[in-house]
Formats: sequence, structure tokens, C-alpha cells
Amino acid sequence: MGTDNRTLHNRVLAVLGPAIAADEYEPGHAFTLQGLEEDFGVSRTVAREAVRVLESMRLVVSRPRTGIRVRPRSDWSVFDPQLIRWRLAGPGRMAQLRSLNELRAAVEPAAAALAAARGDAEERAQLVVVAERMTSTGQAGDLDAFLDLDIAFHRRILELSANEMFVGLSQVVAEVLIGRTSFHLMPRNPRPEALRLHTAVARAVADGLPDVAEAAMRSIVSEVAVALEADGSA
Amino acid sequence: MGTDNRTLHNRVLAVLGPAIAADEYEPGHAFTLQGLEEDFGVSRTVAREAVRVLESMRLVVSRPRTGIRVRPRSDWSVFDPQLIRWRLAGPGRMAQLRSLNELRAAVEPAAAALAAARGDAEERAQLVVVAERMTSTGQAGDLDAFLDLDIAFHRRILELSANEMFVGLSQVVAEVLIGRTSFHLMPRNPRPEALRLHTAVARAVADGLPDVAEAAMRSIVSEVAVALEADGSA
DNA sequence: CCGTCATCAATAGTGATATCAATCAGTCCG
DNA sequence: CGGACTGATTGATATCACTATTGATGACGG
Repeated sequence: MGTDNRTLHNRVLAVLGPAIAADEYEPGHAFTLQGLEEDFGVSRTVAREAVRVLESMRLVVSRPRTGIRVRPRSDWSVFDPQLIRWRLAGPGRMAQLRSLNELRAAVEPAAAALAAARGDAEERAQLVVVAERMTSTGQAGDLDAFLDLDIAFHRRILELSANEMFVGLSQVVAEVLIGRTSFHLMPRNPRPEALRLHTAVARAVADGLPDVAEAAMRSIVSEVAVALEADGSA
Repeated sequence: MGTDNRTLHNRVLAVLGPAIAADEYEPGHAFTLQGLEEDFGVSRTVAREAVRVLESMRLVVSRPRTGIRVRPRSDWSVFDPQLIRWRLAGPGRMAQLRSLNELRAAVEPAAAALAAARGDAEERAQLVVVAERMTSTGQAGDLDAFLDLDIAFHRRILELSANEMFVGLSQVVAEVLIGRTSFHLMPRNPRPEALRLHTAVARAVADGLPDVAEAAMRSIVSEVAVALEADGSA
């Protein structure tokens, strides 16, 4: 998934990033470059490059004499896709899924409305095809294929919204859908009601009915919220 | 605003970042490290650190033999606050403001509802005070003071939503409000209707009425959209 | 006697340079 | 047409001089 493992500094990041993201270090904890060099067995250059990336995500701040200090969580760039992935991989995954889903609940209905209002007509029509395939694979119980289609469906709507901020969330939405499936917050067969709602969204978007699309999408995302709240694990 | 100018690589970024963000280079355009060293008069170390940061924002990709290639805009991490600031500073500012405002329109009503539902009671009550001060400074025509209060108001609501993704958008919302004022998309005196709506949101949040808060906030943000659409400049 | 401020040295990041290894796009040749 | 070659370019390491920041030290004044 994504993270480039070819360069050394990325391999350092792949360990250090998740550790910081998992709150394994108190805010204010200070690393030193030399410590990182030794811990990871890398050169100073590589250690510094890794720190620069963490710094650009606002996870740490590097200052002479003090070292590399972990910043309080409130400073972090929580929308950074890499940080989101790190947190989804760690012990904070349920909290992250919950907050991401509230974001979805806010954004996707708006995106559906915009898609219906200004998306390309032909692409809007294709959405219905995706929804139909979701219904058939869903009824067949093929969860993997269903997940792929579900991701494609939601991505397509975000893309049709023609708002680059919304489009930028497609990867995040995909991660939420993947996480929801892999943590078994999905029924074995998608609920018929959910399938019906996806079709309703597709049709409303294709027919250029923003309000209908928005309302139907709102039903979809609020359903997921219920599933997440029901699961009590941290 | 924000960007640390103490280190050399940040100063390189402060030039290179906005240039790429402003589409001054075609996707696929290749820099070389040596070229950057010469253009900016910095060492290889510094040039590489700057490239690492751009790479983590997915603005460029660095590969042996090929050099440092600019990625297509669709790959960019459009939620990165630094990238947002670069784009707001360049020729794409109106487009960026528009898309950010659509994001606000989606997120802030949801945040207001959450704030009413789960925010700390005392802090919710304080929101009314802020709204009252907005009314008085607004009527007095003190645009600067009004802007500060406006930013505080919206930030407070995002914080009260207790969703870290929403909280992470406060800086972005602040930039939109600042941009809206500095590009004179604000009337000299805030419209009485807008003031009334802010008070309505504050009261609904304080009284713990999610639906009312959400509806009132929706009125606020859609009003701004009208102002942005009215202005045709690119 | 205690608090405040200037001074100074130790420390850790910052920046520069040199050098070699690894990679890969494009070319040349069989 | 395919495969080896090669030079350009990044990847990684080592090392050095520089600089900012801190915390201690001590002088001064209340």
C-alpha cells in the first residue's frame, strides 16, 4: 500500500512514523540525530531526511541544542494520508476510523449533490452501472469484489464533484471502507437497504437531482456511523 | 504566517513550493539536484532535504537517472496546509478559495451539530459571548477585529466538535476567512442577517440543539458561496 | 541573602564537500 | 527485434566547519 520502500529514509519513516503516531512517545520527547543514526544503523544524511519529512507533517520540531522534539497531537497534520495510514495501522485505528467516518458523513452528501449538479453526463450515467454491479456481487456474497466496487463507487462520486479537496479524500474514504471490512464491521452480505440506497444515489446523480442524491448519500454514511458506534473496542 | 524561515531548505521550499503549486512547471517536468543546487546556491544536502519535503507532499517524485519530476496535480496532497497556503498565495487563489469553501459548507454544519451534541457545556456557553462581540464590532464597522472574532468563532466550533479531523481544518477555515476579507469579498459592514445567524448558531450549540445549530451554520456557509460565485475573477 | 541579568562554554542541529554505490533511460550492436 | 552497455543522476556515507540555543556560572543590585 503506497509507501515507497526503496529509499532508506522511507524505511526509517516506516518505523518511526507509526511509533510516534501511536503515541509511543510523550509530546516533548526528544530524539537526537545521533540516536536515530545508531538505532537505525543509517547515516546522518538519511536520519536527517527522515526528520525533515516528520517535520513537514508537524509531528516533530527540530532545533539546535534541544534535538528533535515530538509535538503535541493537536499540532499534527491530521489530513496527511501517510499519517492517516500510520494511525490506522496502530492501536488508534478505531478512533481514527470513527473520526474519518464523521468526516465522510459531512463530505460525501455534499459531494453527491455537486456530482449531480455539475458532473459529466456520461460519467454520471456510468455510476448506475457500478451500483448495479454492487447489487449483484453483494447478493452473491462476494465481499472482496463488493469492496472494490464500493470503493470505486464512492471515488467516482468524489471525482464527479469536481472539487479537488473532495477528490483528495478518495484515498481516505477507500481506507475507511477497507478498514471497516477488515475489522468485520460489515455484515457477511451487505444489507439490502444499503444496496438500494447506493442505487438511489446513482440514479439521482445520473438524473441530475442534487437534493435527492444528497439525502440518499446521507442515509448511506449515517448507517456506517451506527455500525462503528456499536463496536466498543478502542 | 507559519513557515519557518530559519533553515536553508525551508527557504528553498518557500520559492520552489509556490512555483510548483502555481503550475509554473508542467507535470513531468524534471529538475535535477545539481540544477537546484546551482539555482539556489545551496549544497546537495540542503537541496535534497527540500526535495524530500516536496516528495512527502506528493508534488514531485525523485528517481535515479530521471531526476525530480513534477507529478500531475491529481496526485498532490491537497490537504497539506503548506500547499494550501502556497496556492492561496498564487494565481490559483480564487479557485482554491472556492473549493475550500465548498469543503467548509460540507464540514462546518456537521461540526456545529457535533459541538452542540458533545461539547463541554461551559465552553459552549462562551460561544454566545463571542457571537455577541461579533455583533458589536460588526455594527461598529471594525473589520479587523471582526475578522479575528469570526476566526475564533469558527475555530471554537470545530474544536467543540471533538473530532480531530474537523479541528485540523481550523487553520484552513481561518485562511479562507482571511482570504475572503483581503480580497474584498466582504461588505464593509457584515450583513445583519449574518450576525443574526452567528448568534443563532451560538445559542443552539449552547442549548445543545444539534439540528438547529446545523441548519443555522448551513445558512452561514452557503451565503459565502454566493459571494464567491458572484466574483468571476480567476 | 536573594533575585536578576550578562557572559560563556558545551551541545546538537545546520550546511558544505568529497566520494562511491546503485539505478535506469536511452543507445548501440548483434 | 532484443539484449548488453553506458553515462547521467540519485542514493548513501563520512567528515568537517559553522551556528544557534541552552543552561551554568558569576557579578551586580536590591
